[in-house]
Amino acid sequence: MRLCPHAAAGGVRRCQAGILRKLMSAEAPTSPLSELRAAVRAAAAALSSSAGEGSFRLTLERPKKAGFGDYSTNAALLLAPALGQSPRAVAERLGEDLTSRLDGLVDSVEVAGPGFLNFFLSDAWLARATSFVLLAGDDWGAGGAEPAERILVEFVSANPTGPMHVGHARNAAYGDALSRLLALRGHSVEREFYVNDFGTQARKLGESIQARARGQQAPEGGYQGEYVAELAAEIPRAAEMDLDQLTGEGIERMVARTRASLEKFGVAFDRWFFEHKLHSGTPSLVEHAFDVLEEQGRSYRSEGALWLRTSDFGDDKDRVLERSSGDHTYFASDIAYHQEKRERGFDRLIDVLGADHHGYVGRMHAAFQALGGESDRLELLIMQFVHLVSRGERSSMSKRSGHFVTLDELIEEIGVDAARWYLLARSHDTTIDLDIDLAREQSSDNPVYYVQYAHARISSMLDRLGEQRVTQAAQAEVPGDARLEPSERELVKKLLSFPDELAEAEVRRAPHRIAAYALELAQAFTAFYRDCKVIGVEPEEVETRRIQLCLGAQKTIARSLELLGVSAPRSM
RNA sequence: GCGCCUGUAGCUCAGUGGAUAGAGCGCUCGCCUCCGGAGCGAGAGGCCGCAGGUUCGAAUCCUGCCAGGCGCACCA
Repeated sequence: MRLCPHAAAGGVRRCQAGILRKLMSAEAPTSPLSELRAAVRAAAAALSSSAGEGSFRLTLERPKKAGFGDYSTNAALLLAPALGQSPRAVAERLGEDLTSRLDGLVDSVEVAGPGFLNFFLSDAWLARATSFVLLAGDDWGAGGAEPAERILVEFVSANPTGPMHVGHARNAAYGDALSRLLALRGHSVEREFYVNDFGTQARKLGESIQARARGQQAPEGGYQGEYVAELAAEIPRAAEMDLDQLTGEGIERMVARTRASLEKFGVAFDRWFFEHKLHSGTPSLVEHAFDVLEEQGRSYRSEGALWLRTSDFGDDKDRVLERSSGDHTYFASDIAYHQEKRERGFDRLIDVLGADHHGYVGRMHAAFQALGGESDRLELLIMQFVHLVSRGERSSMSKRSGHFVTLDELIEEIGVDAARWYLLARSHDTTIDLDIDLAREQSSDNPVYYVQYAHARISSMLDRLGEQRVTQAAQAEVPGDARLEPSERELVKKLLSFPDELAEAEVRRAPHRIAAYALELAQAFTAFYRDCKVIGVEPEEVETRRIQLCLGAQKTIARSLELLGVSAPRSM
């Protein structure tokens, strides 16, 4: 945590470190809310030392109705059965205790409904909480992962035999946003793309290019898009080149195209892992994986093939690793790849897969355990499909039918920011219907612009105020007798919920929550902007406080958008 | 047949045990002497797929059913 700037500046004014230390006293100093939570927990413990810690989960949440206070807890409802008292009676006792524990921080604590405790926070608490956001600096919202792990996120991993389409784009946007989120939460994250450059499909690409270069029909099951013709023209002597060499050239160029498309989309990888590396060397990584499985006693020979006993780990049936023909199955490559990942020493492996691979989840988990891994160290996240819709008709993406929208086209039609928002605003386990014509028409209605606009508007206001005034306001101490307008209070609370939103998004692997949060935050800011004049408002302390609110909102919006890979423009 | 995902406002979707279920878009009606109107306010619009169950409390958990998507290879 960054030091209080007053201390660094050697200022004579009393620094806010005192109140901050108090606010941060809870075990997870990610937000001033930690203190409230800790107080509730302490009061609950005092009431029932025996009522098992952690046998229930008490919550501190923002009630929907304004009349129910700023925050509320269900602690009394959860404690009542253990204490053998009515929830309301428990709530009364908890409330009394908390009123004294939180002296000066809350205006009142009320018992309501079946036994909820509602907290009405003091304006002073809210005003100082805003300062906390600013003082946190780059640490705002960062950290909190428990425990922090070394995580490998493998995503996209599209076959390099065709262009990236919007389904891959969804996977890319999701994997990228998830990686950013995990990193901000304190994990050490590496991103990897697995390139299927080995086997039948890769060879079909080579054959297709060669056929094209010779002016022949594409082979059975081959590829025939425009890109095949481009490759045939690009690669010198494609018509007569050795097929293996041509395949290699073709794959290399397709990977370059894929990389370029993804880069344009704002997605970068730490490593591109090529499948052919699993099959080279002695012993190859595949053979090595077979050895490991044999040592673990999980493989056997039958009917001339090598089998893996995945049924030991809940799979429906055992799976073939090496066919009776001597060829390795695709599954064998995947196992070797996962073993290779394990040996690199990650605490957790995450694979982001398309919905068409979900049948593979059970057997991969089984294989992972067969290798000696713990099942919960491997996460296979399934992305549901993007369906294309045109004139009301729905169709799956298919190159043959022409129902195909590439990532490049999507970016060209609606831009990176709108595209990423569109793909990330929905949960990964719901299918998306994309009508590209409609998306183009409506792209200016994309909520992403509303969020960006709020950011640009704040930037404009701060520019108008001038750097000197803004810097001074950022460091100023807010007087304890502040009186906040309702929309100011709402904005502060929305800002403070940022770390919790991130924690929730991380645990659920749900970056779409950040999009929802960003929109709500922009709305809270816009309401504040509507109700509260900032520039030139009297007295000066009020202007100062509101500048702080603007800064906090600007920073939090920017950070939310950054997690989604969306730009936060200073003007638009 | 078996498995996974989904079913919430006209449309696209949030909301995985709490109080009167939300947002965006669309629709209706208001609002541009005011820090950026890509905006603001008000309103209409819901058997939360259906039926049971669990409990103080269920859109949320359990069971069954219905509908849609996707899988169930010694294919890749």
